[in-house]
Amino acid sequence: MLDIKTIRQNIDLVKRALENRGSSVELGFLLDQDAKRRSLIQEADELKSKRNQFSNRIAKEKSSGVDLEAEKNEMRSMSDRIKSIDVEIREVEEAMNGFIMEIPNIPHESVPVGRDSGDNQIVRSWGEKPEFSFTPKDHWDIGEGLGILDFKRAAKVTGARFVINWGAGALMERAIVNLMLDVHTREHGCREVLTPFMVNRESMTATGQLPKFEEELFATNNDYFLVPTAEVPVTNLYRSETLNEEDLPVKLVSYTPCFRREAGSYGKDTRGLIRLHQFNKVELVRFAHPSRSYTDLEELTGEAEDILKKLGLHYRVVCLCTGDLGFSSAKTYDLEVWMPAQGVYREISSCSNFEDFQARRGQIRYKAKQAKKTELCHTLNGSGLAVGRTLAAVLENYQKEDGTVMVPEVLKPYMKLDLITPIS
RNA sequence: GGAGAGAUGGCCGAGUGGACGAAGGCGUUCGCCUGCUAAGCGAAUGUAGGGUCAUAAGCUCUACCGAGGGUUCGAAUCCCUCUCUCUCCGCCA
Repeated sequence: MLDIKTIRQNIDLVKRALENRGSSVELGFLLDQDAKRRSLIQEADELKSKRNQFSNRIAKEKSSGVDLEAEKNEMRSMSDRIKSIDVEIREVEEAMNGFIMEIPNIPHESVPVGRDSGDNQIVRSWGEKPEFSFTPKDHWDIGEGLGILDFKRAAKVTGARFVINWGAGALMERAIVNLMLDVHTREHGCREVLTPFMVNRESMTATGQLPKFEEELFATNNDYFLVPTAEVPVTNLYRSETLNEEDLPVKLVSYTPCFRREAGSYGKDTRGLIRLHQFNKVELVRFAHPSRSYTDLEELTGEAEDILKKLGLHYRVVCLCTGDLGFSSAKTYDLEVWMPAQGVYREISSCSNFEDFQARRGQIRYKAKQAKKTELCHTLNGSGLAVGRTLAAVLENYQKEDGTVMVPEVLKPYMKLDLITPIS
C-alpha cells in the first residue's frame, strides 16, 4: 500500500511509475476523496472540541444547580451531526482504502523499464550447462522411471497438479529442505521459524495477496487461507509491532508447503513438478532498515544463489523489468536454473524488496533508541529455494544414460546414498 | 463440546459515569551524585489523524483502555454483539 501523502505530493511520479508497470489507475478520484476526507475531519473535530468543552462545563457546574437544559438540547443535535459526519468519513476512507489497496508498488529507479518478461535484464550467470552424451530426459520421465515420483496416484488421491514422492524421492525432498535450512541458519545467520500453514484474512491483506488476488488462494470454510508462501506467516510475525533499530536486519528462514490455485494457468506446465497446487519451499525473509534495504536485497539474493552453487546447478540471475514486477514488489531478482531436458531456464527463486509497501499495510515499524518517531521497516523475501523445482533440476542435471540419478555431493550426507536406482 | 474468569500504556497493575491519555510500580532515556559498579535523587517517556507550516521544529485540535454498535450533554467505567486468552470437565493426535 502506498502512502496517501506520497501520492498527493508526488502525483506525477506515481503516475509515471504506474504507467511503466502497464497499470492504468485513475488517481483523480482518490485525490478528490482525500480532499473531502480532510475537510470532513476538520468539521467533525471542531464540533467534537465544542462538545468536550461543554461537557467539562457541565461537570464543573453540576453542583451549582444551574439549569442547562437548553444547551443540552443543542448538544444533542450536535452529537447527532457528529455521528453522521463520522459515518461519512468512514465511507470516504473505505472508498479510498479499497482504491489504494489495488495500486501496486512503485518500482525502484534501478529497475529496467519494460513491458513483459522479454524486457527482463540478465544480470549474471553461474556455472555451465552440463553436457550429455545422450538426450537428457524430462524430470517426470526420470522420476516415474525410477518409481520415485507418482503423478497418477496423486491424481487419484487428490487431483491434477499434485505429486506423490516415494522412497528416494521423498528422501531427497527432505534432504533438500534440510540442506537449505542448515545452510541458511548456520552459514547465513538466519533464525529458523516454523509457522502455521493457514493464516487469517488480515495477514493475507498485509502482504498484499488480498484483496486483489483471492482467486489464487485456497480458503477454508472458516475464512482461513492456506499459505501460498511462507512470506505470508513470516512477514506477519511482526505485524503491528515495533522492532528495535539495532536489531535490524532481522533475518529469518522458514520451511512451509505452499498452496496455490494456479487459476488461469490451465494447460501451462501440466507435466512434472514445475507448477503444482502444493509444493515445498524454504523462504528467506528480512526486516530491514530503509537506508540499506537494497544492500539486503543483494545479500539475500546471494544467500539463495549459494544453495544452487552448493548443488552445482547452473543458473542465471534476472532483474525483472517494470512490466513483469509483482504487485507488492519494488525490485525483484529471479534466479533461473538450467533445465537440460527442455533446454530452458526455469524460475527457482524470486527475491524481492517490498520497501515499506507491506510494512505500511501491516504496520511493521522500527524505532531508534533516541528517536521520537517510529518508522516503517522495509520487508524483503526470496525463495531459498523452491524445493520441488530444485528436485526437478537435480534429476535432470544429474541424470545418467541408464535412467539412474547421481546424488549431488552436498546431499550425500543427508541421504546416505550415492545413486538413485529403481530399487532405492 | 460443557462450565466459569478475563482483555487497560514497552511490562505489571489501579480505576464502576465528568477534573482520566489514564494512579502506582517496573523498564527505558537524559541529567545529578559517585574511586568503579550498584544504590540514591531529579526530569522525560504511547500511537495515529487533522490544522498551522517548509513534507522541519514548535504550537494546537481530535481519536484510541481487545473489536464493533448502543445509552448519555459526557463512557476505560453502563448495555448488546463479536474476537481472543486463561482455568476446570469431557474428547482427541
